[in-house]
Amino acid sequence: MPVTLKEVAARAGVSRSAVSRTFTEGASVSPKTRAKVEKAAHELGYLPNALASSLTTGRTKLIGLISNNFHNPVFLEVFDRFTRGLQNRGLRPLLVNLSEDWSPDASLGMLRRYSVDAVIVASSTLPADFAHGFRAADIPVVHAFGRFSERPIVDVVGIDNVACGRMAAQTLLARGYRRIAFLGGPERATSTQDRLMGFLDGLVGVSDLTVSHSFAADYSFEAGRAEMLRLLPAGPAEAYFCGDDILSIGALSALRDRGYLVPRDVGLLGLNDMEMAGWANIALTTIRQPIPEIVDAAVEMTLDVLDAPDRAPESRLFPCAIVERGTLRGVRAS
Amino acid sequence: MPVTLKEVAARAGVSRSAVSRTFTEGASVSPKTRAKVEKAAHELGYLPNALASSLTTGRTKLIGLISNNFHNPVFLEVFDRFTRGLQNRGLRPLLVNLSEDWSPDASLGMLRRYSVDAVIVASSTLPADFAHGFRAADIPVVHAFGRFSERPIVDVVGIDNVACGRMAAQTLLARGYRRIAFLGGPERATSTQDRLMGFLDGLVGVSDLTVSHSFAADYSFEAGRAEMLRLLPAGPAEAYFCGDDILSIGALSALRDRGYLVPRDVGLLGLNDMEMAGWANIALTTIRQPIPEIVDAAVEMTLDVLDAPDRAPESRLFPCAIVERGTLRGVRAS
DNA sequence: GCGCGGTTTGCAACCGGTTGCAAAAACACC
DNA sequence: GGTGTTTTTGCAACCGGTTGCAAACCGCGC
Repeated sequence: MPVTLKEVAARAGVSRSAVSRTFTEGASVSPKTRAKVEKAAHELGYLPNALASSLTTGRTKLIGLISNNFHNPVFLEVFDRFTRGLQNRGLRPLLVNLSEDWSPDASLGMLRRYSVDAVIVASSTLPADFAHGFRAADIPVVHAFGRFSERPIVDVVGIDNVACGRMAAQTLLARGYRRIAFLGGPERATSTQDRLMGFLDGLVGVSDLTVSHSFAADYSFEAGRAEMLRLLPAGPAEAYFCGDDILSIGALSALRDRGYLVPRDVGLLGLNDMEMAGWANIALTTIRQPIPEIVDAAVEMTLDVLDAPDRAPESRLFPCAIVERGTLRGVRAS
Repeated sequence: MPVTLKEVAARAGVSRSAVSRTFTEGASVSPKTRAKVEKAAHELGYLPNALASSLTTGRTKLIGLISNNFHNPVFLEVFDRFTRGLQNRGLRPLLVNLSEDWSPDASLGMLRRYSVDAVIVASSTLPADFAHGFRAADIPVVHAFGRFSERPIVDVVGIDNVACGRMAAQTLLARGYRRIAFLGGPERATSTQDRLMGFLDGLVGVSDLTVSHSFAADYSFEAGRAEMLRLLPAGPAEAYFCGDDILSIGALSALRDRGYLVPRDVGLLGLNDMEMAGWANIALTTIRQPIPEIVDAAVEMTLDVLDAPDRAPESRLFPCAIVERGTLRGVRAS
């Protein structure tokens, strides 16, 4: 039903190749034929079929955008930025929602069938071998919010979660908290493991500490709230480092429900600095993860890998920083 | 580089047609050849190329999912449900983010080039003629959260915004509020217009009312907060009907900042019942829009329109209901 | 007018599949 | 075993483009 190249060729009185060439960058067409073709194309409302051309060029410009974080509001910011970044560079995001009813294998198969040029994984909670299938199928992978590695198997861009954990420990210590805890995301997530490791590492050698940790079922408000409600009957710690802002906000809600004032009774430190963390009725003190930079870098790396599919995978880390708001007490002289 | 049908045919010792037929539903292949083909395909790791087959079948199973609401957290729920609904039915969402740097025309062109089978528009803030281009290009459109019409030009699924406005008016009246206001979304949005219309309609004939209205720049926390901050110096109304939960939450933050207690000093009524509205520190009284039902219906309608592209466009509306929480005072005897 | 070099053009094959059609194979029945 | 019917199969053309190659064209200098 749509207009095809053949029809344009007929109307312009030229060969099909001529039409094809007018629409491909850097092909040899005389100004005269180009004009004829463009006129005919315009009159017929012709647009080249990207899928048909992908058959011969081997490029679809489709990028699989895979995530399993559809309950953490920060990912709306992430998707916003990814979709804009990709489409502004001529790439098309094919969105994949990894959920109970949609396994990694199913996604892999589907993305192979659709010949995506590359895949961006936006998640820190996926099994370590998730990317292997794509590599095996020769589909480049860029892992945003993934785990740093000296010899990464795929491109990774994110933050140094261990360093963040250490920073959290120092932040709490500097404020004189001594009974402290880590309220992490899902235990299997590499981000959780690394943040905990850094956190504990940052506390090594400090005396008179009581340290504990526990994990929320996933990165969501409900999970953070539920975990804090579970912890509270035994009495709260003085301060919690939460593995994600959304967990902090859930925990905050639980604390308020049970009559604890933040930061008077309990301190909370988040991680991400999502938009919501700055809302006046939340005002979360948190460690900022530079999401715009991470997403932009992921898009850049995707473009790079399309240019040079065989270049060695790279890890790019961005620094994090404390954002002071209202859920921790002030720094005190030790 | 990937395995093709031809290679499978060679290895299985059959014709290319035979291979094609084993992978197409309802084609005639003997169990014996099917077995041979499946064996060969499995050994080679063959997966049919969906894009190549789309050339002849005329179906890509790609669905454009278009939105411009990447700052309203409720849309994360919407995307979650859309992506799951589509992928569970064998359709692939090609996500389009309509923003300043990506015009409706650009989206139309891109989606035509990629031969999407249909388009789902998830927004209530798009110009009325947005869908026309798709109709002209023979691409079916399903408009979720769109405006009801007796003779719709495209499929529409959503709520009766006028009725919601009326419901809001009655809700506020029943609680004895008499100085009331509508704090709407962007003025150009049909949803805003209809909610205001219904709101005013619901107040007709009631005496001793002071009614006003104003509009936030878009559906976002910041816009709601900014608009309320702008209004407050002149003194607040007794209660506000906000055009969206996210505006309510922004307004709530502004009110608290300025020392107003909700609902003691000012009442707030939202619309949507997004997940966040139920969070303990927000506890927004709101009108629930049945988002899961709307999204599921939109997916169903998409499937329907693929089956029968020429059937007349349809409007489906879902009922809304008040969800009582903590931002309006109780009902009083009049 | 001719020959030269560089552009531009069309032909035809190809990308990875599908499908109408007629021939071949399988089956049923006598 | 022969006949008629149904099922299965391969051929070849097609879907909407791209591209290597050789022929046609162009402008230029002589």
